[in-house]
Amino acid sequence: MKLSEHKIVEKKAEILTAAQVCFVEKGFHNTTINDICRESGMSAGNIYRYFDSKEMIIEAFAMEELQWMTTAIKDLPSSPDMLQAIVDTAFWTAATLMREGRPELNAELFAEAGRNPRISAIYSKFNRQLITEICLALEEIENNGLLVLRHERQSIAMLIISLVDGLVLNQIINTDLDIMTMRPVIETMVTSLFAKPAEDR
Amino acid sequence: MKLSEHKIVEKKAEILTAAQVCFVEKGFHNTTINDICRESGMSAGNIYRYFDSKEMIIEAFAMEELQWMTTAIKDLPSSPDMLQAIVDTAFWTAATLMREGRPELNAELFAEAGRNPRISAIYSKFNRQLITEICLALEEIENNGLLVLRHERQSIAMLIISLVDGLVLNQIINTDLDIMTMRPVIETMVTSLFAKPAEDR
DNA sequence: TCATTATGAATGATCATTCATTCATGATAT
DNA sequence: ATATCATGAATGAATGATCATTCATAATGA
Repeated sequence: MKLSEHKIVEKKAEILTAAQVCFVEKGFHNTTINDICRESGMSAGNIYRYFDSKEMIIEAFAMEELQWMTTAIKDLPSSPDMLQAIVDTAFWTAATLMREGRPELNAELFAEAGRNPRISAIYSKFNRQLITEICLALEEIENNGLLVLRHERQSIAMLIISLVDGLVLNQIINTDLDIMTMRPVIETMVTSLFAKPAEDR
Repeated sequence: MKLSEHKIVEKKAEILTAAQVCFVEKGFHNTTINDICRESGMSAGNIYRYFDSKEMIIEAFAMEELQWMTTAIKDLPSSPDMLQAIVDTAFWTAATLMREGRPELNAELFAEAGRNPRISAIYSKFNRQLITEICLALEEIENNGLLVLRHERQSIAMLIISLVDGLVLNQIINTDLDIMTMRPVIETMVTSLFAKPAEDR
C-alpha cells in the first residue's frame, strides 16, 4: 500500500528528529547513518528511501532549524510599544535557542555554512528574510514618530541578530552564562539604538 | 642529526600553518592527513613524528588560535579614556577576526567545542581569561570615577564578547556585512553600558 | 497475489595510522 | 681529504577500520 504524501512527510520528520539528536552530540560529520538508524529504529536501506543521501538529511535539517527562527520573528507583534516588542522578541529568541542542544546545532550550522555552499545559500536566504522582517518593524517605529533610529535600519537589524547569535554560541563554552541575568543588559544595549525625537543624535 | 627543540617547534608550526589552510576550506573533519601532506609538502609518516594524531593537530591549532585572542586583549591600553579603549579594542578584534577565513575557523571551533570536551576545556579556559581581563578594565573605569557601570562587570564583559563573536560569525553567511559601517552602532551599544555618575540608573 | 515498504548484509571507497625502507648529514677513522 | 659509519629524519605503500550506499530478500497488507 503506497504511503500517502502526508505519511511520507511524517516519516521524514521522524528521521530528522532522530538525526537532530545525533547531530547535537556528534555533529554532522561524526554522525553515521547507523547512528540515525539506531536512534530512529529504522534500517539504513529504509532511510535511503526517504532521503537520497546523508547530505540531503543535513540540508533538510538545516532548512527546518532555520525556518523555525524566521517564523519565530514573523509574529513580531505590532504592539503600540514596538521597541519593547523588539527587545522581548530578541530576548525570547535567545532564550529559546539556548535550550536543549540548540547552541550546538547553531554552531554546527555556522561551521557547515562556512564550507558547504548549499548550506550557506540556505542560511543566507533565511538571514535576509530575518533582516527584512526586523527592518519592517524598525520602519514602523520610525513612522509612529515616538522614537528616532540612531543608525541605519540594516545596521541595527544586523547588530541585534549578531548579539543574539553571539549569546547563543557563547553558551556552549560558558555553561553558566545565564540568559535571564543578561536581560537588563540586552535591554540597555538594544534601547540605546533609539533616541527621543527631540535629542536625536 | 637530532633536531633542536627550536627546530621542532618550527616544524610543528609549519604543519599547523598548512592545517589551517585546509581547515578553512574543509573544516576539521573533512580535512584528511593527506590534505595536510599536500599543503605542507611533508609525508604522512613525517607528520606523525610531530603530532601523535589528527586529534592533536586540531587541539594544537585551537590553542594557537585562541591564544591569539587573549594576547590581543592583554595589551588593552590603560589609557585615560578607558571606555574608548574598550570600544576600540572590541572593534579592532572583530575587524581582525573577520579577515582571511578566520570566521570559518571560529565557527569550526565553536562547533568542535560543542562535542569535544578537550576543545571545550581549552576554549573555556581562554574565555575565562578574556572575561577577567575585560573585568579588570571595567574596574579601572569604575575606580577613576568618571563613569558608572550600569550593570554587573561580568555581564557587561560577556555581552561585549558575544557581540564580537556574533558579528564575526555572521560574516560567514552575510558576506556583505561590512564591519567598518558597523562601527558607530557598536560604539553606541557599548557606550550605553555606562552612565555619568550624576544620572546613574 | 502483487505492489510497496522495510531489512541488513555486502560492497567499495575513504582515511587515519603504521612501518619497512631510504635519505641526509655529521662524526670518526684512515 | 676521503671513505665509512651511525643516527635520526623523511617517505609512501600497506593495513585495518569505518562508513555511505546498494541490493537481494523478506515482511506487510489490501
